Amino acid sequence: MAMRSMLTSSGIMDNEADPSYFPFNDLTLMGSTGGLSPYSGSQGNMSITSPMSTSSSPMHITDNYINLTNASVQVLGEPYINILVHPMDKFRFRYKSEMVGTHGSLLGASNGRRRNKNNVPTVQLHNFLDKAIIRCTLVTTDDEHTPHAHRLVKRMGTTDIDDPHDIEVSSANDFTAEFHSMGIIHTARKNIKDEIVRKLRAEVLEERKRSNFNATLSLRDDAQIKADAERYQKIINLNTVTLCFQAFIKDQHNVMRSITTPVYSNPINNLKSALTGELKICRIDKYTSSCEGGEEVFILVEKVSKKNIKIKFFELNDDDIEVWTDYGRFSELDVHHQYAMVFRTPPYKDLYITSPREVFIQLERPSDSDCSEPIKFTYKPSDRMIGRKRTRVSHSNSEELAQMAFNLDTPLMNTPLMNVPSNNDSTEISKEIKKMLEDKCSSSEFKEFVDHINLDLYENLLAQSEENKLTYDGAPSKKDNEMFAKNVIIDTIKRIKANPDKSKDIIVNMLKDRTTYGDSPLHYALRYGQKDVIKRILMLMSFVRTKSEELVNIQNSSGKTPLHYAVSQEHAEITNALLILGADPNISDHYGQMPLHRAVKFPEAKASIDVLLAEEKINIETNTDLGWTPLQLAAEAGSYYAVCSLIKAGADVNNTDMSYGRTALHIAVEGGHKDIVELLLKNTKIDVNKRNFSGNTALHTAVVTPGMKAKEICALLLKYGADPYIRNFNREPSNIEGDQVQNIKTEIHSDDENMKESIGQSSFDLASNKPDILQLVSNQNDTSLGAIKCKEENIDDTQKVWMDAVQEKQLADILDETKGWKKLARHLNFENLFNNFEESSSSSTLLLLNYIAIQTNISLSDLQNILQSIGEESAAVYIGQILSVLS
DNA sequence: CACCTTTTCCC
DNA sequence: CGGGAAAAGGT
Repeated sequence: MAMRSMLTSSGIMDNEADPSYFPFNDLTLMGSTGGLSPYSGSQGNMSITSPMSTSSSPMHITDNYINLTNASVQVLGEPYINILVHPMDKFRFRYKSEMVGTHGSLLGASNGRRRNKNNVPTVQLHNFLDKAIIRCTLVTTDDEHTPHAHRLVKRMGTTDIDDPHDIEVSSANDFTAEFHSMGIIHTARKNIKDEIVRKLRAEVLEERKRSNFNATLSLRDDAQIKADAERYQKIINLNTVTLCFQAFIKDQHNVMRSITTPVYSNPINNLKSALTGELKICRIDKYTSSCEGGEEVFILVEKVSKKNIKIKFFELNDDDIEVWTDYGRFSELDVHHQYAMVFRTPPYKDLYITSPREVFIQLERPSDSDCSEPIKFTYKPSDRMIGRKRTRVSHSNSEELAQMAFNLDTPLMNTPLMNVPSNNDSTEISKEIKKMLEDKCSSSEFKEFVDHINLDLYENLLAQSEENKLTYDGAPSKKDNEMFAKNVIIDTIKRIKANPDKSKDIIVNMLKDRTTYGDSPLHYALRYGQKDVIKRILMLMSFVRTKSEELVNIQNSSGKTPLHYAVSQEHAEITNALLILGADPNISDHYGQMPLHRAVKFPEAKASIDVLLAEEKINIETNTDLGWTPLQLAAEAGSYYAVCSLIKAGADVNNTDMSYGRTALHIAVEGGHKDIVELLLKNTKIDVNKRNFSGNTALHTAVVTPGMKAKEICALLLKYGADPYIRNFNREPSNIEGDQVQNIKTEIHSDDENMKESIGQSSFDLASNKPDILQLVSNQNDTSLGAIKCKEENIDDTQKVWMDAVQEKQLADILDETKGWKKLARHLNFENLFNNFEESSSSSTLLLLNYIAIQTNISLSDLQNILQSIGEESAAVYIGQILSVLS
């Protein structure tokens, strides 16, 4: 729309007070139809060549002003009109039947600075001294600016007066015309032609009167008008109009003569239409996401067009300046019937945030860059990031000293735990834990551990760490600071020392302590990656083996057990230890996530996954509350290793997610995880053509997935038998182009042969605007079995461009000679059908070609490509010739 | 008949 | 008024 207004003279004149500017050069380029000449060359080309369009041609106007305002022009220059206030860009067009009572009138655009009470479309005439008339009419928004079929009416008392609306200007009103209380009447479709005829008649009559004030319309004029009206009604866009302003003076016969070129307002769009209507997010199923993004969000929206809509995420700083922008991830298949969409959140710019960040989401329509009102959205710190961030920040002296404090005691505990663990280190830990658990923590060892811990040094550190204490989610409390778990251990040991007889009770009670988020000490140590503390807790637990099961399965306030946190970290031995202590791998958190669901998302959790999967009782097909199995989540996260492990463990690859019926294959395709796609196709019995709830196969998804890998993934799918002819359940006419002046009614696209006869979109349809993928889909398919079975539905499609008999014969000769027809048959998997052709009469190729022509969807260029690929050079060249003749 | 769009109606 | 929705029309 922006571009459009640049093209009109009004766009240029707007707010320009430069009187030396004359739009005449533009006018010559733009054609002279303006709002006034109905005849604009029957081809719809530049109308200056039309003999009939003279009313506002540059020549004509020049004549006018020389005759009429000669003197003043010498001094002032050409008269011109300048738009002071444009009309509002959105307005409800009302049907005639709705025009009872009063409805809002067309106001001026809410111009930033001038906040006028009576803000209405306003224009001013310049370089003219006498009184004149400024006329306002309704015209189309396209370059021709022909009279619009809708009516621009002005309410006078109880009656509506049609355009043109004339306002007299003079020095008395500063040559300014304000157009008040106008409305736009939406002409019913059946009346459109009549309305256009009526307007054209009035115009042409006026035009005729300029040369002869007694003139009437000739038969020829009438015929021409009817023809034009016929043409206009086909291309008219009923949802956008433009105001046309032009200045006139009346001659001695009361005939209007123009003194300026017409100028055009910005377009006015119908507020009730889908194409130009208001963008709005009506409802959203959740307004938060982890800062990592990738979370599915459902929104209900006012009518959108799936090919012309984006979901923008942005953040403003304190000065309302946009500091971050990204877009929701979705394909056109995720837009449901123009009223709802499902997308994935983009990752936030900072994955290490420790407090929530407020951002905004809004709908954005690329065609006119219009946007909905933004709504708030919150990015939350990532669960998995907590530990890391902490670890990094807390690499302070006190941390290391704290380590030493612990390291002074038993020889078992002397590894530098907070360092990045080397292999040695981790086997060391593993051994320790194993030993610890196997020995069931012999009481002597336990006693030694309790006796030798260096509490004094540790307590000093406590005070010290107060200063650089880290806050968690902005709400530090005694139980929520980083020392929580350590404090519990210290307290426990102190109490045991004081009361050795009750050590088991003390341990059980102390390890049940919780933070305000419901974390037990073990949760806490795990979440903060305090490995040394973890070990100590495990040790304490192993000492109370009978109660350990209860302790190790404590759920925090989001329902997570320590195992949930253990599995996302790389120390599988901790996971193992928890399981030995009786952790139940099947406990779900409040989102229905079991530890396995969580683990599959973390690249560093590979070993833990295998440990989990080794558990006999683990259930690997459980759905989360969102209806996803671990395998599907792994596919979503792109965790190749996890997918592998799950498949080995017997996960059902054809299981589908409950919310959309996707298999892991759909999901991997959606995420662009080519490695996983290949793994699934190659090594499992996954159904490549399984359809989700919308009827989409993985190939449908692949075709509409943005990004470089999409093509390769399509190729893979096709290679493994994906059928591009399968249609989804989409029933919409998918041809609403995002382009500005498109009117649905005028769409007579017939280049989409597949489209018309049956319902739903095939992968071809979806690929129609992606040439490379389309080609891939077409070529590949013809080589696959899929090609045969789909033919039935296309048999009635006889429009197929094919060779004529002579050409067919020639091609057959070529292929008969080289025996290339055999290769072709084999390539198309038609071998069985043609096995005994050789014996049969005439040309085998001819039969084959006939079969291809009638029974398949293979086009000439497809055939050319196939021949090329099987090395039938000369045959391919021959088809190339046919094709070039055809085009 | 099912499903859209357009037009009319109503609060 | 602005918004919603039923009725009428079209495929």
